[in-house]
Amino acid sequence: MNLVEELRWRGMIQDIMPGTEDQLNRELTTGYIGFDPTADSLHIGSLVPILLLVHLQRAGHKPIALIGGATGMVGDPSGKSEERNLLSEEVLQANINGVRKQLEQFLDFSPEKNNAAELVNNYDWFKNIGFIDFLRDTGKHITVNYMMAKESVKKRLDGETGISYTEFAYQLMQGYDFYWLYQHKNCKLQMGGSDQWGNMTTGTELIRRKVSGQAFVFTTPLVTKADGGKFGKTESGNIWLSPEKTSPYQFYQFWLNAGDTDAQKWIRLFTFLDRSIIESIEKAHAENPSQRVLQKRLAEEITTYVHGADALCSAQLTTEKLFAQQSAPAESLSRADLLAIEGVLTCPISRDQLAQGLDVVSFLANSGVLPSKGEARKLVQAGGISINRKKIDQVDARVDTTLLLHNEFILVQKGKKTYFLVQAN
RNA sequence: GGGCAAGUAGCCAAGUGGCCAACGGCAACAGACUGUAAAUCUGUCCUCUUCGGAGUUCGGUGGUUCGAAUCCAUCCUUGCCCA
Repeated sequence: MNLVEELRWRGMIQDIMPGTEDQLNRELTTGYIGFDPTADSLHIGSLVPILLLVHLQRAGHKPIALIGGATGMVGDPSGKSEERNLLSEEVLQANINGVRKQLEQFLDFSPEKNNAAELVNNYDWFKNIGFIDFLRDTGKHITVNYMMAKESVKKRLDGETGISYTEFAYQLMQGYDFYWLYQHKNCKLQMGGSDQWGNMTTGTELIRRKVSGQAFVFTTPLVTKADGGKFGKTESGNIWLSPEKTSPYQFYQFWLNAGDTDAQKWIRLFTFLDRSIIESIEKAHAENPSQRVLQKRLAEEITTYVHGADALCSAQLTTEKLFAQQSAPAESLSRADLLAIEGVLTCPISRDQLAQGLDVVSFLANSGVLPSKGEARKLVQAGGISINRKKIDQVDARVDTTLLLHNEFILVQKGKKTYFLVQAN
């Protein structure tokens, strides 16, 4: 199976320019993907493009990860219904550093390889280009008519927010990136999300018009959830790749909680398992869905890939403690068990308060498990709070030191899936 | 610079003097059912609350009125048309 066939069955190809497959089969091809430094960490939405680069490298081609230090200063209109806020230079710099560190984790940069990955920042070539030069050397080759026909631009033109000249020019910058890489790195391929198609083809067009070169692009479908919700978002926000922002336990839980149809799609998209293995997992899952083999394997693979085997191990251990023996009384958890619970939010409460005893509502608010008493009361009334695995049904239930497990912890559950460990100190 | 239209909670979107903390939909959270799934049903969904209420909202500011998201003035932002 060649690379394109492989990516196709994984569901990673949405649109592909004719000839791309031949190009990839013909020679070692350099391909790139751009990453926006909009935050100091990438989130799981960026995982697909990252994996695309990894697949490219595994197939023997050369991947380039481009960080949009320059384009990030301008803002891409694609997929946005409104004008973007510009980031300050400091924030941008911090973000670039964060993103760079993460990309380095996934790609192989060993210089001895002939297809070693490379990391570039488009600021490096844009910083020396003057406005007039850009207009004369680049702007001249692309008509406004062509630019306006792009979906991302058209949407804004037809919409009621308009588009600034700045964002309108974005596609030219991205196009220029491709041209620059084509000229300096012999890069003939650009990949990206389906919303980038327009920007990407501006690049091939520029290459064709300026130097009569031929370059290729293909896009991946946007990752969605079967129920139409946004992928990669939970109550507490995005699922990040950085363990400081999303603990490996939370990361593992995110994948474990995937619905069946999503899990089926995602296991192809996010793991490197071969077709036959995936199909056998699916078969096992269909035979006995309650085992959740599909979700478990998915979560296992990705957590290991992103956070490593040790992190997976402790995430699984924590999961085991919290979920597998759900019917066991909380008292059966040993002190070591509780200490080993990692990645679950720990909230402090003063021992004095507990010694005096207080009502659940105050307890939840004071320890910081919930932001306010009102919210705590509502959740308790709705039956959404359990303490030490026992559901609290009375708003005025007392909490005191007798509930402490091993004289130190109280295990609080919000709903079925969200745990907090309250520690007396 | 002139004319017209619009700006409502995380998003979409009603409301056009009191019954408005503001219909409805989406998203989100919790409950029941389950498999830590989906679908479905139920509750919550501006903030705080001693659950009786209290406080702050409808682009900004000032005004009219007993009373304004709703009327007036002015400013800001955006779109469309004209110059």
